[in-house]
Amino acid sequence: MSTKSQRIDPRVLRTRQLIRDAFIELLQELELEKITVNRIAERATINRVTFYLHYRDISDMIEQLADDMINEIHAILKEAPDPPDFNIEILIKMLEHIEGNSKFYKVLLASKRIPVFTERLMKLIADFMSSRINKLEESLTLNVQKDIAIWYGSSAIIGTIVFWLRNDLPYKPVFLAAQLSELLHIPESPSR
Amino acid sequence: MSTKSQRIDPRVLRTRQLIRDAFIELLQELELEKITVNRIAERATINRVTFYLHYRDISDMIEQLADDMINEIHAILKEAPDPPDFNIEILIKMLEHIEGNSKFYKVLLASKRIPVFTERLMKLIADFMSSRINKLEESLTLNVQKDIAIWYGSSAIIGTIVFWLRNDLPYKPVFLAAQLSELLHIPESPSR
DNA sequence: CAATCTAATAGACAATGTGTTGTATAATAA
DNA sequence: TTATTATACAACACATTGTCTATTAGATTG
Repeated sequence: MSTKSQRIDPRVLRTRQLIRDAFIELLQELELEKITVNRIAERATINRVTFYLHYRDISDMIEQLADDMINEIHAILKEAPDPPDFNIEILIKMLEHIEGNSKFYKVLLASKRIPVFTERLMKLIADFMSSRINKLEESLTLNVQKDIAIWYGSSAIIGTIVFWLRNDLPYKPVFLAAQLSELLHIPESPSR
Repeated sequence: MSTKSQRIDPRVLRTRQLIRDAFIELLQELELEKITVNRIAERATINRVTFYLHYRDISDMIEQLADDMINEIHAILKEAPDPPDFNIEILIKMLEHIEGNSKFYKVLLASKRIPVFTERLMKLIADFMSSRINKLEESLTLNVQKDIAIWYGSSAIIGTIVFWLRNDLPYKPVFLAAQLSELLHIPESPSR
């Protein structure tokens, strides 16, 4: 198959990158509601109208930015063995990806500002967990509804990552992954 | 002590209620960004200027609405025994309060729209959990950082409630409380 | 009840932001 | 070459914001 559709005008890439950088910069300075197309265009040193050639409005732009990043996480999760599980390698890769794009994730996921992105990520994790829970079910003595366990687990993972970002990544991905792994696999602890 | 400061002009109460109801209505129909002071005033059948007599802007209004509801949850948590714990009674009371105000919580907490409120609630729960975790620590064989356990647990609780709201409260508070209780108290399960 | 607060309303204003239109230029693709 | 696309700029109509002044309506107190 041809790579034709992937070859994008370098000016487009440049403009989108300028818009994206400007937006992330502004998010670190202003509330989302204060961010206007005017300001983005000014910061990105592009014409305001140019913005509208790429995005319908700011919400549309955010959705597209979210798309890109969600796809990257999705690619990581797809590497999981079958049946999928949050083994520690997957967790580490995911956390390392977030660490590598921390500026982006800090504002879009953790800065109390962009629910759209959080939702997408949550759904991705929840779907992934769904199959995991299925597998666990047999060996589990807990009397917990499957859906509630998924709600609980996926919220816990995303939430932990959010706190991690807000606290400026105080732990290495490898360490946090190990901790998450312990919390996730409801452990068969000694009878105490 | 006198009740003087609590006696509020009934016209003020009426107006605030009208604004609040109009806002929650609009949130069910429109994205937050599309909600303007104009529309709120129109829906609330008040003069636009009257809005500014009560709130600086829409963000300010949201913050004040959040304040009120957070205080109610706070009151419930304060009833907890000392040391505070997420015993099942507290969980039930909290879920029943949310069920009773589900229209409000659905849009402000669960509709992917108002991060401010979610943040406040998260902090409240996290603080509450903090003392709980301290208590658990002794009996716990897990090798997990205290702060990470708090991140994990409080995110899990809020997140579960959010899913519960989004799915139109498919479980009774008593049942969900029991499930949450099982998930929270990392169980000493049989050796399997 | 009457006097007096105070909330709410009405109308207007400047400043800012939005989204569209028309025209033009340069780069890319067929 | 020709068609398409990205970008730029100016101008426009319109909506929204936040503030102002003057007036009306409602609530409280003596």
